[in-house]
Amino acid sequence: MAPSGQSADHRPLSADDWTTRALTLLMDEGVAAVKISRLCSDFGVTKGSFYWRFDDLESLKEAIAVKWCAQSKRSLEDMAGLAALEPLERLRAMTRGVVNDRMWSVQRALRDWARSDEQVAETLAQTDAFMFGLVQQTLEELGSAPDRARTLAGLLVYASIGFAHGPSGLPQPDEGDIDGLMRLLAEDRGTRGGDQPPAT
Amino acid sequence: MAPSGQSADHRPLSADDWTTRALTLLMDEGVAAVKISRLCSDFGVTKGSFYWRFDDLESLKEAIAVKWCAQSKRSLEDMAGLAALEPLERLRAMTRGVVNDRMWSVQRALRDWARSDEQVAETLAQTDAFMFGLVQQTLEELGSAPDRARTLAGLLVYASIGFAHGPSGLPQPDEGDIDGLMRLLAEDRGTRGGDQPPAT
DNA sequence: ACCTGAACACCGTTCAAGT
DNA sequence: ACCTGAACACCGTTCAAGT
Repeated sequence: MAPSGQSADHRPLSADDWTTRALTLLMDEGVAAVKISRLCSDFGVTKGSFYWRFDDLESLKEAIAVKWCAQSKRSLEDMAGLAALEPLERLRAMTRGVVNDRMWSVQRALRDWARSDEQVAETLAQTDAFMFGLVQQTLEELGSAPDRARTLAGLLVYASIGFAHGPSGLPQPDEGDIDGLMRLLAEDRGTRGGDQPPAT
Repeated sequence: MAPSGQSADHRPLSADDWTTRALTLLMDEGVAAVKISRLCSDFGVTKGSFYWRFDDLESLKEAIAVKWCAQSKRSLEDMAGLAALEPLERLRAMTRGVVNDRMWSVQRALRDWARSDEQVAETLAQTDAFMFGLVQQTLEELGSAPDRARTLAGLLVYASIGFAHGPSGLPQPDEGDIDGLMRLLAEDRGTRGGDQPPAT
């Protein structure tokens, strides 16, 4: 039988090998699949092999968090980098990205782990703060006064987190809802400083 | 030594005894404390005793969900029952309730369980829908057009869920932020039907 | 009807021993 | 340096047997 690809030969497994495989499992099969025993059987090694690279499961989770947050930040930067688009379109792109992203399971797992792991918590916190900054800034470009931009951005970011956590009976927003949201944000335009709000 | 209260004598444990104790544990010590072995040692019985009342852990979780959602719905009704207050004050009360409630750990656990348990999911969904309805209705009383009320209510409810899931680097809203939010909602007044929006 | 006791499966963790 | 193998602790689940 031909070698099945993976580690049919026995070159050593790096820490990144473990982390990459774990993240893949997390995305494909959910948090329940992220188990040391599962990883070992995937790689065809025994558990001692895992413990050579990591202190325990927690360390692996921290590594997963770092890897995923880096990826996530990069894709957010890409969206924001579309500075060519006018602010409202950028917001719409981000919203759509949040709504139909299938990365939720990862985000949920990370927030869960963050509650018992300071490292994971901090990694996630940075990503959250980054996103908050992007949204706030975009809203200000849109014409919202700084105060309102801050409140609205908080609302939007928290909503996106909540959205990742509840298929629970709430209406799943469709394109129309996104339009409604954008209209709502757009109307905020002109609330800044001394400008006159257009009366329609 | 005097009998320590609990089940020093051996009257049978009802299903509700198990559920009540489990919910208490969930609130006091978090989801990690909700274990069959822990409950048994608390009650001073063996595991077989648990399996006489429940099929498995899942069944217990479903029972916990039902119990907690009923409680939660009741306290929401109390808030909404303050119809004496004007709508904005009702919203403020709900917001404050959501923000400093220490029932988050319960809510998080339930949403987690809901992902692998249809029963829990449905129980939670009803509670969510109930809350959504309350907020939407209150916003309409406040003067928002139905469309906007729907979008805004969705945003608010999702934000409250997200809020329960992320101490993560986002600014924790203080009284000032709540004021800002209320001002934002209040300005929505008069957007209804053919009315003229007041130009300040 | 309600519970004990002993067994089992599964998973994380440790560690001496191998190459 | 990198991994095996066997052991252990912990937890959920089952089931025959007790009262």
